[in-house]
Parts: sequence; C-alpha cells; structure tokens
Amino acid sequence: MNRHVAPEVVEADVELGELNASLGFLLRVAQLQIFEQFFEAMSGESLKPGEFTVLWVIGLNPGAGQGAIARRLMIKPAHMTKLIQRLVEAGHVERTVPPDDRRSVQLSLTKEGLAFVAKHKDRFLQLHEAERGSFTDTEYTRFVALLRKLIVTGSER
Amino acid sequence: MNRHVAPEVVEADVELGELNASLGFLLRVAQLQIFEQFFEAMSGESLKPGEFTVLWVIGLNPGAGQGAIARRLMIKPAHMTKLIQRLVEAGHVERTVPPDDRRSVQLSLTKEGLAFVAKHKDRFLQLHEAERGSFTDTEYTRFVALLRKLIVTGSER
DNA sequence: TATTGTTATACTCTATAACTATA
DNA sequence: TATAGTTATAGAGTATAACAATA
Repeated sequence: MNRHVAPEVVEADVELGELNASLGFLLRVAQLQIFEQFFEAMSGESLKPGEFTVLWVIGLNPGAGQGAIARRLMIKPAHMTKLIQRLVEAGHVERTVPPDDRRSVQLSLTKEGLAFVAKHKDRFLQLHEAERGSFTDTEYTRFVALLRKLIVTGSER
Repeated sequence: MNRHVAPEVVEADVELGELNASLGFLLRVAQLQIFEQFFEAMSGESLKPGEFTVLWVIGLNPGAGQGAIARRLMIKPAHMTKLIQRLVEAGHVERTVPPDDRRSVQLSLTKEGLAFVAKHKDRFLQLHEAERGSFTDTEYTRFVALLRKLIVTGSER
C-alpha cells in the first residue's frame, strides 16, 4: 500500500482493528496516561505508586484492619505487607494488634503521617482535578457513573 | 441475627473519600477487573498479557516496524525486544531486516502465527464483547467516546 | 480447621542507561 | 550526531504457596 510514505505517516498508520473498541485496551492506555501525570505531579516526593493512596485511606479509616483496607483497594496480602512495612519504616503508619483478635493488625497514621497527608492533600486533590482533562462537568459526571457501573457489574460474581 | 456486626458489613465500611471520584483510582480498579476476565477466558493457553494483543496488531500490520508498533501500543523498547523474542521463539513471529534501513526490524506473522491468531480470534473478540458488562449499546458507545476523549486530551503535550 | 498476616520465590511490566550498528 | 534496537539492571506490582500464630 503506502510503500513510499513519509515515516510520520507510516507511524500513524499502525492499524488496531477491533482493539479500538476494546475497553481493556482503552482503559489501559487511559490509566497509563493518568499515572504519567501522577508521577510528574508527585516528582520530588518520596512517594511510590499506591503508597499515598493507602496513606489516604488509612487516614480516613483509623483503626481499620490491614486486610480490610487491602481488599478494598484490591491490593494482594503479600504486597500489602511490604507496602505497610515501608510506610511504617517511613514513620507514617502505626500498627496495633487488638487484644480481642491477636491475629489481626489495625492501622492508623502517626503524627508524622497525619502531617504528611495534610501537607500533600492539596496536591493530591489538585491532581484528581487535573485528571478531568478537558471533560466538561457533565462529561465527567457521566464518565464516573459509567466507570462505576462497569466496576460494580464486573465484581458481581 | 448476630449480636455483633457481620464482617462483611465492616468490610464495606472502609471509606475512600474523594478517591471515589478519582479517575485514576476508578480506572485502575476497572482495568484490574477487565484483566481478571481476560485471564479467566484465556486460561489454559500459553498467552501472556500483552502478547496476544501484539500478535493481533502485527497480523493487522504485516511488515510494520517494531518501534512503530511498540509506540502505538505504548510498550517500551526494552520490553518490546523481550516480548518479540518470546513470540519469535514460540514460532509466531518473523523478524525481517529491510535492506534500505538495516537498523530497523520489520515484523510479520509466520504461518503458525496466522493460524494461532485465527484460532483465538473468536475468543479474543468474544472477550471484548464480555467486557461490555451490563452496558447498553448507548452506554457502551458513550463510554468509549469519553475514554477516547480522555486519552486524546492526555496525550496532547 | 479456618483465618490473619508473613515470608519466600518467581514472573510481568516498567524505567534507565550503556551499548551496537547502522544512518 | 541521531536513530533502531539490544542488553543489563533495578524496581514495582502480582501470583502462589508454605508457614506461624491465633481463633
């Protein structure tokens, strides 16, 4: 077909076929771009992906169980253990073993953790604002609603 | 009825705050669920994530450059090299060095690769159908359009 | 026996930089 | 000098299973 076309055009010529209508593919690309923005915004901070989110959720649910938070955020137990260890080492998180069930671990923020979340809260929320891209309010609302519907449906099993 | 609150209820009690409106978070959860469906559907096959997609795109673009396909699918060069090596070892993909630019590599499917894609095409497309979850046609169309708008906006830089 | 969390291992994907061979 | 791809190394995230302590 286009044997002698300029490189840039050939570049755009890579055909995706029904992948163009694949939710999985579109979702992946969208997520990659959002993550890219996240790293740019959080560059300079010692934050790893997921860590601030976990910190945030612990702040909202002081005393919640480690497993409950992990399941809510779809983080696997083994990964959660290491993630929490890092947050404890960083001085952000405190682990408590409740006397009534000494197998479990309750999580809460330390003073430093609270200060850290408070300090970065604005940027975190600003970031979510930036994620909206060029969506209008209506589009944004609609998009979130559709995403939620997809998620709820998918987890029904 | 239990005297104490059932674990499932406590489970659902983990509060997410503004994370509930975070595109990054919702996108991540949605993608995890879609991928879970993918693995279930493809279980039993020797397919790794991304591999069939690359196979599919090579099939649609025989002779396309390795870099062009990688950039289109947002796969990093180093990862692409290893991914293609696996596909070559599996006998699915053929690499050709064009005489006019001997730095580059052109990709195409072998006979086995063509047969493999043909064999799994239905399941692949069925999967995309399944991804639609409980969306109506209108919702699906709207969702894809919004995702595309988000992606296009995000990559404008 | 079942559950909560830990440890250990391995694999996928990503990030980065140094390298080659071409151009 | 720049580009296409490779190699090597490191890290994040995930999957899995074996394990300890507790229920």
